[in-house]
Amino acid sequence: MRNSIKKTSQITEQRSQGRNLVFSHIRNNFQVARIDIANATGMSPATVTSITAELIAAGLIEEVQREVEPGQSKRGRPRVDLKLRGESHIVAGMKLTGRSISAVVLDLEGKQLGKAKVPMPRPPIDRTALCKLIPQVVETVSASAGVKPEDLSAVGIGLPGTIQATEGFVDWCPLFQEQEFNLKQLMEEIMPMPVFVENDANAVAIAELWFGFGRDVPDFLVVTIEQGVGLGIVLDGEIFRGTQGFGAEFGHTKVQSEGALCRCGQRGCLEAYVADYALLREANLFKHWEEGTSEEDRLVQLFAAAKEGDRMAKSIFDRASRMFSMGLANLVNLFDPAMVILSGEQMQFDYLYAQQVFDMVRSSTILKGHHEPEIRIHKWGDMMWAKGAAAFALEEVVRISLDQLGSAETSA
Amino acid sequence: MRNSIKKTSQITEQRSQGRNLVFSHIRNNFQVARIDIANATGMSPATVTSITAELIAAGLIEEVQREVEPGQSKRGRPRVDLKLRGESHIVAGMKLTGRSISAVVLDLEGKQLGKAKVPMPRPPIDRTALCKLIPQVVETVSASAGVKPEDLSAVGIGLPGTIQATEGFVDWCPLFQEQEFNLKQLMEEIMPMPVFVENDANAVAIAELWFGFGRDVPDFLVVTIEQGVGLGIVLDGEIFRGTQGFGAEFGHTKVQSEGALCRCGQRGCLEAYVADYALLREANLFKHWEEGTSEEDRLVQLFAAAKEGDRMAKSIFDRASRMFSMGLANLVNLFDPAMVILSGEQMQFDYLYAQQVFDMVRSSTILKGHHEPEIRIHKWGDMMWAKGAAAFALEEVVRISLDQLGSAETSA
DNA sequence: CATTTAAATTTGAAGTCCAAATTAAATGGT
DNA sequence: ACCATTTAATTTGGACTTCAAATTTAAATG
Repeated sequence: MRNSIKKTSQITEQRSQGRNLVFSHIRNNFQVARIDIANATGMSPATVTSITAELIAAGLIEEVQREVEPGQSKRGRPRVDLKLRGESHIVAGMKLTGRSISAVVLDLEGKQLGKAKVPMPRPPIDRTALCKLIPQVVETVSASAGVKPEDLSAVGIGLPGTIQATEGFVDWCPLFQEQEFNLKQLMEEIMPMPVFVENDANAVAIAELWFGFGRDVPDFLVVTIEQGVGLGIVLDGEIFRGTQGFGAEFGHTKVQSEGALCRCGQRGCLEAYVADYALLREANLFKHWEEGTSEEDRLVQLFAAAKEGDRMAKSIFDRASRMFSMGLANLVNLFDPAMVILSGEQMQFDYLYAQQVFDMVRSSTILKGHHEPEIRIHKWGDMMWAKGAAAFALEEVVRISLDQLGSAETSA
Repeated sequence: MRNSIKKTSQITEQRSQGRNLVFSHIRNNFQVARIDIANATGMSPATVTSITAELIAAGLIEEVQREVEPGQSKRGRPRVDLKLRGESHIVAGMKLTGRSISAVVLDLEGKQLGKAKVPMPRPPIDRTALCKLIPQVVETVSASAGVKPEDLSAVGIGLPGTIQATEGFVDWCPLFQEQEFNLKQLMEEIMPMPVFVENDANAVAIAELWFGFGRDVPDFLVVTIEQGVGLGIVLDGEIFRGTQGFGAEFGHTKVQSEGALCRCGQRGCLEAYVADYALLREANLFKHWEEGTSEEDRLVQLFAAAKEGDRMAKSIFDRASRMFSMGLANLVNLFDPAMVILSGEQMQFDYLYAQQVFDMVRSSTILKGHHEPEIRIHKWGDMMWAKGAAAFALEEVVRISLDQLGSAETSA
């Protein structure tokens, strides 16, 4: 009945690519029959049968009966759809910011099984604190999902800063006291499951690829704006991290020679014009805040003022959106992406997601055979960042699963 | 004695990759023994034997006796080196500018067999003129190399502008009257050999990869400065043209919001600060040229003035180099390249290749795990651009040869 | 209920890679 | 001179893969 799985040990690169291709095709299409996979990927039906049998045996995918509207059914053997098997892996993902840690539990299909948000101690925090805090968050969010931490296939952590994701190494993170240490290793010593660490914007890009607008498109850019400016570059279905692993520093591309001072110490960085601190820095020149107003509230007030026509406030946002357009146009000129996704949780400050910005980008990019990039806005809701981290964890878990597939086979 | 070549017809992707890997390893190392190829690529010696036998049978490579200094010789069967077989393909490459067409004939090993330089009619020129001009240049340069045009395996053409290299389609080129036409097709109708068309900066990047500083490095950026600013991005040994084929528009990345007017119609483009026309545009404000002074001579005078301390002239170059640094820093921040090559023919105006520029780039890039990009200057001499076009032609010819390898076999 | 249609699987052939065995071609020691 | 030793290259044989073609499976149709 089923293709007998051989106890192989020697997997070829070719087979590995095939598995990845089939898996991601199923993921991107929710449900799809083997014959469609064959047609879409160019593989022969025989090969698709063989690979899907492996994936089913590994528990990563499962067959589902296709829904057929009455009267729509055709002759011939009916197609049997395949879909990801959600239960096969559940992971937690969390995002660290200076204010809080948000976390979710997702299954392989992207279903959110639980979430949590806990306050973050004021940065910079040290390793000891991290070692208490992160396991605690894992506990909490697992509980909210009704699972035990041991049931998690992995934990993903999203961070601002420069991260070597393959190593789990933190080169620099604004939240931490110490720098240059292996966070993955540290966490795996005190927790039972694999831990994966990634830059927060890259993690969101992976979430777009797995569960967002990137499902249909293999190449796109994801830009995130929050306290800083983040960029994730997806080329051919994979995160591009620069040729040495430290690229995509969009927030620190220069938009002004000898420009505004950035917290990185350089001048003229995009971040120094559009990040929260950059806006407030200028607002402080003319705005008087009530004692104890939070940064977030100040921003809200500033934005409200601009909307009401306050010229000083408006000028701040105008400049920010001009600079943002410029940075975005440079990305478009260099990467010629088919799609740019502006991803955010709430995007309450919509000056950066306005028609005006898109128009500026369009007028600042070279005509490209008449195809302009599609700029899409993706409002994820409050758990975007945590979902990104979880998506990264899923990707790593699946990557490892697929690679190990033939080496030690469980009976079906 | 020799591995018998099967008359196959069904070549796998895997084999094709293997061939490419072996071929480029031989090319990058001039001469190398099979065992070294196996060690360097991770392939088994058996596979290397098999692939190199194919390449030898196809005439692309050949065995050479290794030079052994007396006394240096070791025990064991001596290694037999392999190298590219120059005679197997000779190609012509030409570069079109508004002033002239320069052309070379190269063999597969990169040896220059001939060269020519002919005047270009004043742009814009039309298709009819092209159809006369280009075959004429091919004739001339072939003659200079002592070969007939029919002996050329291909002709490569390098152009400024936006080109779809895979199609040979010119989307936009400042030299031509008509736009959006298939130059490759047009030329192949009137000439007997395959024609390949590529953006000039990309072509130079391929020349760096095949015969220049890129031999040892699979990922690097090539920046060219001439009348405009060009960029070639090499990722993993291949030109990155953007996800839709129109990326790498470095000259039109923005370095100033609402900045100087560029000939592309936009404002603030890098080109509008560093290209020849941009420098002269400002110089015209205070410099009085003799009647009939050529653009090139004006530039020489301007540069001399700056060197002598003329404040106005100096200010022009200062700004240009500041803007150039900024653009370069943005590339470094986005791509994190291990190497940036500044390629030029003469580089007489060395303000853009100065320590000052490198320092600015360094201070405008995010710390990257302590590894900064190596910035190298490559002074090619007068045929750089034409060699680039020829290198592109070689790459295409070899790509096609390797792909077709098993499908129709000639007897050894 | 036989026929038709279409999906999925099985079969068999051809291609590929690699470990291991074999062959080739030198040096070194006696 | 001759044989052991060393190293490179090739050949052999086994394990995998992919795919075309044949076969099986599972429906709709008349």
